[in-house]
Amino acid sequence: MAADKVFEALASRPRREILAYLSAQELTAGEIASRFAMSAPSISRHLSVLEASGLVSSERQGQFIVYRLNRDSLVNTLTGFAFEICPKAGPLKRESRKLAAKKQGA
Amino acid sequence: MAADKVFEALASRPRREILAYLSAQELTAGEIASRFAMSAPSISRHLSVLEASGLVSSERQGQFIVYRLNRDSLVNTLTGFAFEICPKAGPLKRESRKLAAKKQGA
DNA sequence: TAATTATTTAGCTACTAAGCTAATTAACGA
DNA sequence: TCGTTAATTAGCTTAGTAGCTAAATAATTA
Repeated sequence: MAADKVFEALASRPRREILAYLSAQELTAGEIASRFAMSAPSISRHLSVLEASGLVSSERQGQFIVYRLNRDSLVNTLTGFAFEICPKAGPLKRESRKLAAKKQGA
Repeated sequence: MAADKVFEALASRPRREILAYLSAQELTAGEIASRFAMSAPSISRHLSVLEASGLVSSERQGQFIVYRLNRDSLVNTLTGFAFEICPKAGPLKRESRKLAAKKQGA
């Protein structure tokens, strides 16, 4: 099952942060590594886990390797799971601020 | 961060299956264990991980302990993350069958 | 109170993952 | 070709997790 690898990939804060960085723009391995207090080899391993899960892809551009987010993989896995678990919930929506405030008060 | 524990909890197939069972109805620990080819203590540990993440809650009812799904926790964490990663994606929707079929053909 | 059922906790082994440094591969530029 | 930069792979240590069986706790029933 593909979901297995995706959820495993998501179970790491550094990897989720990498995805967040890549959600803004494509980045080289080095640009990603420079955003973390972690060795380049460690980031490289995280990137390979993300790539094996299908959440990111990479392309060599000369000396560099550029990583990009595969949004569809992520969205499909998360919504697929959410629908499995919350059959009656309908499309996922961010909770409105009004409603959230109401709950806080209650 | 709460998302840490949630994603860690989701990174296990048996735990995701437990959530799927609980999405249909409340179940006792024993009822859950009986659905798996795994010892009761192992299931008990999975349940405690799920509970620590906030995805399920439990209540003792006499001799039994009943577990139920906390849908809000799950939906809020997943959508929160999806919005963080896919700022332009808008509310998550299941891909329509038509569109999926089209992609298959292409 | 003693026995039974439901569940968890303790203690163990085996495996996997995360991080590091050192070494290797790949591409570029003088 | 040689040196430099970018990135990965190898090898290691440490820590965490999953599963098991056996033992303990909690509540019910005879």
